[in-house]
Amino acid sequence: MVPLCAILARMSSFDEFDAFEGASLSARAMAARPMPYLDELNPAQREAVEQLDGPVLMLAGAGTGKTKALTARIVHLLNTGKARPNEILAVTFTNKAAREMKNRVGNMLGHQIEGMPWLGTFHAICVKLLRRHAEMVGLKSNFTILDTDDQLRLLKQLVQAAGIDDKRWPARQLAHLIDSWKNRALTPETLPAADHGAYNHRGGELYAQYQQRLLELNAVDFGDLLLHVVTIFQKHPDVLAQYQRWFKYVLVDEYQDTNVAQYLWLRLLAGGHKNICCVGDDDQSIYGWRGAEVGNILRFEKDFPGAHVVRLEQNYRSTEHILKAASNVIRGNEGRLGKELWTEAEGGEKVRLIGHWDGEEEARWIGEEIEALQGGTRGMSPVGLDEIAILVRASHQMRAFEDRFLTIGLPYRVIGGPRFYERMEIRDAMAYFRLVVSPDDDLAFERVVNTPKRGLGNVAQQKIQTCARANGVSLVEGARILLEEKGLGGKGAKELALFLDGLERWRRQGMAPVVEVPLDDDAVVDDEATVTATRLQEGKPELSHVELAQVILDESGYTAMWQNDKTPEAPGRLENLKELVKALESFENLQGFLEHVSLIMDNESDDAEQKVSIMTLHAAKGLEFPVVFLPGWEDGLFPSQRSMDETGLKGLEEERRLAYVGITRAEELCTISFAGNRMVFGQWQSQMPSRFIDELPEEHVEVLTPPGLYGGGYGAASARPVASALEERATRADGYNSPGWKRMQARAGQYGTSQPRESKQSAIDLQAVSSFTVGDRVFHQKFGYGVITDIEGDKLNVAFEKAGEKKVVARFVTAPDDIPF
DNA sequence: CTTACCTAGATTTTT
DNA sequence: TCTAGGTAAG
Repeated sequence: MVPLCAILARMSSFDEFDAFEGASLSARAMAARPMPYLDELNPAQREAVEQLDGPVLMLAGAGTGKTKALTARIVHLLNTGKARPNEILAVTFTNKAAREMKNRVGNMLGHQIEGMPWLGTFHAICVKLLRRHAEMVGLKSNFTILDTDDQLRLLKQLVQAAGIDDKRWPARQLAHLIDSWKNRALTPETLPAADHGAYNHRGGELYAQYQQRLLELNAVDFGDLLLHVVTIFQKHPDVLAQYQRWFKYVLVDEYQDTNVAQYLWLRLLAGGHKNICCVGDDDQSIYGWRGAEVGNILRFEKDFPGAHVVRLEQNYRSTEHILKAASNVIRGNEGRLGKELWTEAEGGEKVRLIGHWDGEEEARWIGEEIEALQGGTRGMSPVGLDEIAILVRASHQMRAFEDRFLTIGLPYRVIGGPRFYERMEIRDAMAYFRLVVSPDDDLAFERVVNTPKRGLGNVAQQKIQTCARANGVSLVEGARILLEEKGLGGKGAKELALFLDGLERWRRQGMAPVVEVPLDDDAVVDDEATVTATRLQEGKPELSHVELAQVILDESGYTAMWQNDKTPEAPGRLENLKELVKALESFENLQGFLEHVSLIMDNESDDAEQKVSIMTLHAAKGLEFPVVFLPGWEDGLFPSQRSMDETGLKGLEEERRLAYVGITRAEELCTISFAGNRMVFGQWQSQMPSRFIDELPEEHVEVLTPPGLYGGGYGAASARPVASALEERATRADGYNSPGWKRMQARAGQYGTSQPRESKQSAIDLQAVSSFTVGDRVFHQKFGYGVITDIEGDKLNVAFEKAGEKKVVARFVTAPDDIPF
């Protein structure tokens, strides 16, 4: 019989290369077509699009139509017949960016493009390449991609085996080291002597062991995806040459974010024809801490002599005030390629600056501002909540806003946080799937053998480990042997047997049996004799992979575990599991799902309700909003003290770029704020306004001064010896005379902003309230279960079991019975 | 093996 | 202040 894997291998082999044979005729026909997309470009964009051959660096400032130019370039390559869709290598960092580019190319062409198989993230493309050539680095083509959790567990084992005290030398630290080595494309063999000595003189040694162990497990981590491919290219010039020839044009998005490994990868691939177009903005390089090298983009002209450099500087996003403010801040950085954004649009609001007494006050003020904006203010038409974003430096800053918005009933959404597939329940579920598909996945076994609790704790797991190692088999097999030898007793033994039986059964149910089928269906009817002629074929499995997934989760007790869990997160987790099962539908089988999912699942919630977005500055890169709030501009917080401590000036400059990214997210209204006092790690601290505030150009900034700041008494801020005029004004209350304050007063009269306004839904809210009485048990999405202690209008006082006494808006709680499971 | 307490540590996180 | 991870008691 033909093994399934062989069929699969044939199916996936070089399919993209074989497609589009004989496309040159149609390509020529296409070349004759008009090119309307060029007319929509400004001169700089057009130059970047039309310069098809040779190295091109497209320096694209924020909001200058970078994606438009990039997609137009792809379309132009296709339209002029320079390359077929499958001969273009277009790399992005995120799936979102890849998806968007695919869509926009399709839209621009006027039809969905069938084959842009090489438009994707670095990692997705590397997976594809590595599956083809896995054997060259000692892997099998069906290798698994480990998440950071598995990676850490593996490292912990190695650290322990090496007899290292993991309290003094945390495995986390080693994980970080290895990661940074992989970012720099260093293998254990090429690791410099200086790095070898890291991690208690054992770094290099443990790195080698880790890589060895990964090969044994037929697994890779994220860093390996690039590293292995680079290794293959370096060690097999023939393979490299093949790809160099195949990829006629290379395009790279967000080039400023590439690390050394990605840089090498690109240089290898574009090394022949040098038809490489890198798009990026050195001023938006904010991932240095993750191994990104701004140097890559700064060095481009040296790396590719004769490179064509195009600057996109016309901004279509923001008002002049906003652009000038951003420009003035970023000017403080050394060694920029140099770029200044300009706009044709005139007028608009100045950037607003406001100081507050403390973080709570800041959150309250922003909440009120948002409510005022909703009603329409400052000559602006009413602003929808979707058009408003709050961008913070660190995620812990979000809490103040969440708390406040929950109290006043302002809908918000937090963007970022753990990605979908990083969530505990998703990883657990996937580990179950992995274990069913490949029983020798030891890491998956370790993850779920005692989840839910099966009475198999440390001792039992140790026994399984020992037994498996003694017999040189996987943990699943080791566990089976252990049971046979009666090496385990009591409840644990029973549960383990149940678990192993389950695995066995699920595998059977999901596997396609091999069945005999008649060789020729038609012949059966008229000729009895031919019935004997049969062949072997994959039959239908007992359960579809979607059904199987559900069965696995249910029968393993995993679903029940969360159903019985009373923490506030449990319903959400069950919801996520449902979604995971649903996501399976778009895959052929479990294997296919597992091979891809770790790279493509992202958590985009498509809820239609209008909400204010809260996210980190990092998460905001690439996004834009009409109204942006930038709170927490205080030295130590932003720029972050840690960043400056760790990397000094380099760190400060990256923080400054972050400030630049933040300001340039705003289209119409940008409000920067800081607080004089802030709770840091549970301690009140006096804060100094951020040094970046000194760098804002006064003529483009309007200083608002809130109520409550009477002259002195302004802790650290006034104690600072030298304060800029701006800072001074924002900090010290020349108060009720400032134009901003006057306008706020005027507005307060008009819309009543000084008093929190009654929410628009108050009629509905009161209805909601009527269904509750003091003493009712209720459930809240964020705080969990609690009992109502008091009711005032549409606000409830609830004593939450976990979160303590809180005042919440009635429509945010439900009776416990209404919780969707 | 599980649960309850204690203590240390605490950015940013495209894949 | 909050949380994760480790230890000690049940």
